[in-house]
Amino acid sequence: MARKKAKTLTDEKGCAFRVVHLGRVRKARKNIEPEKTVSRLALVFKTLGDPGRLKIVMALAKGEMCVCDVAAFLGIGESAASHQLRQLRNLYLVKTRRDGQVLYYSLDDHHVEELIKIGIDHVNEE
Amino acid sequence: MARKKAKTLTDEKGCAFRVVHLGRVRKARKNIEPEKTVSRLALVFKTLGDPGRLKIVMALAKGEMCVCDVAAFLGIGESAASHQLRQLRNLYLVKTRRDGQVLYYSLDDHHVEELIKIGIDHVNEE
DNA sequence: TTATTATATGATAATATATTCATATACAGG
DNA sequence: CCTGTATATGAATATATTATCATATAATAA
Repeated sequence: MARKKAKTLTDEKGCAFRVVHLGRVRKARKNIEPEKTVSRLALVFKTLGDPGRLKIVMALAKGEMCVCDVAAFLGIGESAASHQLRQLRNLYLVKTRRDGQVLYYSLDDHHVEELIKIGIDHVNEE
Repeated sequence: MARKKAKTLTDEKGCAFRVVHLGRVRKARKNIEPEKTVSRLALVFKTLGDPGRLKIVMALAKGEMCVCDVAAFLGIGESAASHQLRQLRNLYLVKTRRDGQVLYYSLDDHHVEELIKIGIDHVNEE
């Protein structure tokens, strides 16, 4: 049987690559989401991809906590906790509410909980 | 008005932390998923948290591709593509099918697509 | 205003991750 | 079985990320 032979594809910068299925590569390149969407989404996943931050989010799903609560919960310093919380807040994964000197953190929207739920289903499947 | 004053909580290793809401921290510690689940889930998110791997997964959602297709699609070397695909496969995010010399990669289960869909909803919301 | 508590931030050192290069394995055809 | 093609893997370098420390800001009370 005659099998596919490698072809080459040239990208915007003039670099050539061996490809077996030119059509699939072209289609994939055409159908991909905008670079901005992809990079933002990757950042969201990456941010949830640290055990500490993930635990924070899972804990906040049960109720709001302040910075030092989070630090005590994880067993890390308050400065480290603040750094992690800032990352989560930058991506709108958590939001804050101030009561006097204390900043209470909680989940920003329902998407986060859904992501975690589906993720748990995945890892518990095997 | 009398506001909450900081208390201290001591963990298994004897380290003390300042906490404002002792009950919340204890509850969070009790309700957290098993360490194994959390670390696996974090690894899944982290693995999807790289723009290159995320693009691979999004492309495979439209149809299977071989290693050199993936490399051409991303504009990286085939070795690098193989390293990335291995990570995705280790977490059962993608699976392979061999046809002669060519290994075709495709998504392993529906969870991945759901994760990406919800994630896109999140980043497109603001 | 000054002191105190809560949180944030910048710089740095330690750690982790990705790509590259060289090499190794797997398969098909002659 | 020998050659070429497809993919995998190990080691090394380059890059990125985290925690820590010192310091800065914000809010409250005295």
